[in-house]
Amino acid sequence: MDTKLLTGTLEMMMLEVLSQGPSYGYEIVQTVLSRSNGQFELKEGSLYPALHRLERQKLLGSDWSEHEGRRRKYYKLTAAGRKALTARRSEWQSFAQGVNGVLGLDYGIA
Amino acid sequence: MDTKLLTGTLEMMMLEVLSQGPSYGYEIVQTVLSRSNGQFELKEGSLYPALHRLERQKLLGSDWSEHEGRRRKYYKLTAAGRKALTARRSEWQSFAQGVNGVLGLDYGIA
DNA sequence: GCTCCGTACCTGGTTCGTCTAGGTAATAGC
DNA sequence: GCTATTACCTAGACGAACCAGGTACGGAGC
Repeated sequence: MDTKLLTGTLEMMMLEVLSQGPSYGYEIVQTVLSRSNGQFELKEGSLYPALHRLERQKLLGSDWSEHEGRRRKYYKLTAAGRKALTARRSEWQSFAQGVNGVLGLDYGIA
Repeated sequence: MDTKLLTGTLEMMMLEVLSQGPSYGYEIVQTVLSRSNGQFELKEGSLYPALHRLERQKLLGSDWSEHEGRRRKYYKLTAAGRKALTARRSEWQSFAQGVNGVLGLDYGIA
């Protein structure tokens, strides 16, 4: 698929996954992959910088933990993160509606 | 709106507009603006480079013409452009479906 | 002991699409 | 003469996603 389309939706999808409970990088990749029916395979070079970005913006908090000898960094949504997710979901929906409008695919939604 | 989301959809929308008849830069902007309900205001710095890109890829052809003292460069879809549009539309639809899947918005479509 | 795979993290540098901000030029209205 | 609108163009900045590389541990196979 054209990875350009992903621009701007990766963070939203990551926030969404984390809205359903704390998780860590490697697991977020699996979750997004399965929830998109194998379509979106987040690359580490996109994922980790994005996690750090979101943490810097205080949308995520993190804790290191240990599991069977491997360290994991668990991220969870902050209150601000939850608000941001709501905003981005509605942005996405109106964006998709706009694109569909241009494409003449106005069926439903509204 | 978050302009990041537009990445990768601008060309598709431009191809779409041109699939309904030849047009020129300035008019394409108006068309997209109105068809997206005032949501997408293509910037010249994105539009013209994209037009040139698409022409280089032979997806568009162009002709200069004169109208009330102002010159216009009319673009029209080539056969390859028409094929590309079809491909991009279906890419977009499966992309949007994937995002909605991650967001838990699977209603309909499938 | 060694290799390979899977798990789990990180990052420097590249790529490339979009935007900002600047330019040219003609018409029309004040 | 000035400004707004139409109409085109482009150099450079910006930033998200990616590639390619690194570190490290556990377990399986030989």
